[in-house]
Amino acid sequence: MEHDPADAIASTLKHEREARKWSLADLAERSGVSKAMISKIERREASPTATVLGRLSGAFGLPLSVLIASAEKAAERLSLAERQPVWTDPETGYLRKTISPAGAPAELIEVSLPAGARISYPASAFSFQQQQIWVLEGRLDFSEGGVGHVLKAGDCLLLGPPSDCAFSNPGTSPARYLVVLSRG
Amino acid sequence: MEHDPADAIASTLKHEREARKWSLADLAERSGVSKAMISKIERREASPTATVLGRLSGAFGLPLSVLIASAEKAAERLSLAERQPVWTDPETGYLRKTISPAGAPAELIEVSLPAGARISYPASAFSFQQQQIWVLEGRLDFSEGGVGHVLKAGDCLLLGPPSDCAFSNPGTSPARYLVVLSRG
DNA sequence: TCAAATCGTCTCACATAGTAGACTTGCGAT
DNA sequence: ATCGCAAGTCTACTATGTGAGACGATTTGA
Repeated sequence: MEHDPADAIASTLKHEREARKWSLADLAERSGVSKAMISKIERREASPTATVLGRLSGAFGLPLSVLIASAEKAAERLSLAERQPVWTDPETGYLRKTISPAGAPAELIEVSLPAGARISYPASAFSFQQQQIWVLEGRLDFSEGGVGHVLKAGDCLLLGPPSDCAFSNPGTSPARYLVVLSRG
Repeated sequence: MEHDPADAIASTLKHEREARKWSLADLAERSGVSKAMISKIERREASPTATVLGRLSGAFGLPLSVLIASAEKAAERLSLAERQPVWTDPETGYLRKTISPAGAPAELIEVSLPAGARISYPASAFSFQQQQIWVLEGRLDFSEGGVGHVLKAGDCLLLGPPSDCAFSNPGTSPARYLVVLSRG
């Protein structure tokens, strides 16, 4: 159901270490993390804390975000439908499924919004990203910084510059739509 | 001396949560992480594991790498000389200082290579990055996939496509040079 | 062939990450 | 007031991440 980053980090860590031809002891000395711990992380027997991840990425000369990003890219490129992580908002019944494998440059997200439900996002949630909404089924009211749009199945909307916005489903059956997220 | 990512994560976590107007209990329910723990992380009293970071970023609908990257961007934009993290290779005496604040689009790194020292990198360490070397002091022999270059103070070299490469200092005094890293 | 070094894993002691639930504070509402 | 509720912190406990060093396996080297 959900994706533990410790798995992807394990293989990336091992890969980066071996690419440099460093032994566990080498990396331990360079990073200040014990070799026992590094061994456990590589074998997925422990989930490292942010602090040790910081030390490890420092030894590689990589910002932590880059290490994590390459871990996400190194993960499977095929995302099987039945394994795509689904997330539910316990209050509204909003349902979100992550279609794309982790690390994709454009991220596909399938959303199902129950009849009558409404969900809103602050502008800050969209910083540095561009998104399009393509309605698959049902109807969707979308408001963006006060301006409203009414979308039906097949319609596709490109979101403008970041502003507070909200989705709501005015119909009597769930609305399904695809969100395409590009970051940059 | 060194930068614990837990600090930057703390403020970013709080920022993302409050931007969505979620209480600790809200985020706890959505992420499956206890509110006590979220509180500790936000107050820098704990360094979260990769596993809980994965759950938290999932609740925000963000890939973990994006969450970490925004944490790095949210950190100080001024990097004081005396606080720049220095890293030493215990074997060769190689010295690396991270000049740029974390999250900069181009990263400045000052390196000091002791007389006679040699350091090499596999091609894989350079994937998805472009780099330039500018010699500040001393002399530097650089070999890139078999091709050699001899650099003196003031010279600047743009590295080509990823290939195994090595730095060595043929002189009798340390070589100092600046590495400019751009990722994309 | 045997010693010495190296590598990854394992053991154990300890610190700390993580949880459930009680507690404190602050804010309306009537 | 004072009740009720919600938000964040604290307490007590458990699970697990982390480090120092031992161990067996493999390699190196004379």
